Amino acid sequence: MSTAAITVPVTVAEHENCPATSVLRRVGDKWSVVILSILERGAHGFNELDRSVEGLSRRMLTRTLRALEEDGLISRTVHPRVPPRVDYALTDLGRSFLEPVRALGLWAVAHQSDLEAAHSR
Amino acid sequence: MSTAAITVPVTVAEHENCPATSVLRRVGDKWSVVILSILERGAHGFNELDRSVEGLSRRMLTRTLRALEEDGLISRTVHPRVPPRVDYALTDLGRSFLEPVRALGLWAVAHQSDLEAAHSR
DNA sequence: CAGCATCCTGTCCGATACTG
DNA sequence: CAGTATCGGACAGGATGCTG
Repeated sequence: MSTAAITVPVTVAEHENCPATSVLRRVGDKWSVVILSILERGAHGFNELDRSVEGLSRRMLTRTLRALEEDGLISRTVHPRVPPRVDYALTDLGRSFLEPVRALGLWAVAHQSDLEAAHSR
Repeated sequence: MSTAAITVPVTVAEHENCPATSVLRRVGDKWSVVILSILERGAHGFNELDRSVEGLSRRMLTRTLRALEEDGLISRTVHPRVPPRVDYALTDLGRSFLEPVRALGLWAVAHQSDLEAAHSR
């Protein structure tokens, strides 16, 4: 995903190793940005998140939370009580990540009519 | 993909109809940003693009170009000669799209060490 | 409550072969 | 040159049921 390379072919290795590639993938998957946006407003438990997003299965919620945690974008805190309670919250890295993501969202809203016009052909 | 909604559940309709959703999807797919970045440096023919990106199949090149064209991000110009020549070029919309995308790429590079640190656990 | 295991469908995407 | 057609593997993602 080098921004250079036009005469020089973009290689598979360049594409896979580019730090931007995995970030762009995360932006593209179905629930990550939704969950991050919800967590931006405060920490939440698992079932709270589950109920907050219609159409999100527990399976994908778990997988997405794990992925976001592995990327360091959210934190996972287990409170050892009965019943168990786990809180998810944005990290500073996650908060900073949302800035360029929001820029993209604003671009989409700003050019919504252009996109619709192009699509209606 | 509303940025509101926490007590109010995020609905499927909201997610599907949000103009940002399709844009984020496009950012996330494997070749769109690569192709747009190459076209940023000038118009190119089909096989030129094909040879410029190692690992990109003609099949996916075709599909990606079609998708980008439907979104109005690139233009497709057929020159009726023998052999046929088709030029792909960025539109103004595509050029403006690359700005927030680049912001995301810069974020990734800037926080590369944070991401790697989080991942190594 | 906060998950994991299993199954199943749809889509992504590469490989290969063929066409105007 | 600029594609299309078809196959098949891999994976995203929903539904359901079970567990500590």
